[in-house]
Amino acid sequence: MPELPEVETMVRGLRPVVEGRKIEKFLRCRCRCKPISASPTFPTISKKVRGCKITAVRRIAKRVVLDLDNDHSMVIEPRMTGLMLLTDPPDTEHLRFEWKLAGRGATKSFWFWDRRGLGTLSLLSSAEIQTKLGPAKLGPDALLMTVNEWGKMCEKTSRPIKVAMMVQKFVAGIGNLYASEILHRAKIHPETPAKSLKKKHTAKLQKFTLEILTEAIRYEGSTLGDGTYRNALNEAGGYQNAHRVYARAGKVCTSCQQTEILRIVQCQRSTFYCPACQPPV
DNA sequence: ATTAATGTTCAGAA
DNA sequence: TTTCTGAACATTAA
Repeated sequence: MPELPEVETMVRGLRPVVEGRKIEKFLRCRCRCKPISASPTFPTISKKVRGCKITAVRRIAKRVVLDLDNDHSMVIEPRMTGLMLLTDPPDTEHLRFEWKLAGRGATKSFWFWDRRGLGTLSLLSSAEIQTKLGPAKLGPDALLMTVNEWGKMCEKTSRPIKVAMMVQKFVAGIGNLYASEILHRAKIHPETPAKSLKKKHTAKLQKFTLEILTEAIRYEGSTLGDGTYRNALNEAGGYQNAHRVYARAGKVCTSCQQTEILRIVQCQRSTFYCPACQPPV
């Protein structure tokens, strides 16, 4: 589920409550679902983080990173349905992990909740973060990517631009939903080979990626029809009301007010676009 | 019963 | 060798 804006919202929600406090205990919640994959194993992680202070909460691409005072970080990848919660969860049967915090008087907990259970947890040293989540594995963060970097990325692949935008090694943070939204705002057809895009196109990609993701963060992300995505206080996001194309197949385009939004499939994922506003190149 | 769902990874094909 | 596609992961809801 979560793409960059949703993960950024989780991080911003967690940060003021969690930063500077100590992990009294890190627990696996009892639920009968298959356990979340963890590396190293959960017991090892649990032992190593007990008593550590959380020095910072940050985002790397679509991951939540909890920096500890022992030169390691807990990295949570929410994938499709994972949530970081400071309050009561949508249901208790998909709670996965609980962090019990000490300090500042009362004990406080926060949780990882994941319905489908595709999320992951890992404990990485700062060196491992460099190798596993560094420039060798991830492209520039979508919010920081320059026009020049967009140009370089598009030069080196002939894949359709929508597909290329979702390759985290090219640009980190964009997923299926925001890729469609960005291309619509940039008026670029999703099947255009990245290689054939000119400077004026890559300039638009930079501009509207920044604009849309920033706006989505301001709205605290997108909560789709199934209602899964929630911020740290279990509240729905608001950006879904601003979507121009995502999940709007068959509806009239809000830009041209004439043409119906189409749905196509690229790499097993739905793409939505307006054939009038985004004509083939 | 079938299908699709905001993500990533891996095997095998091109 | 590199690049790319489809299946798999686990669960739910329409």
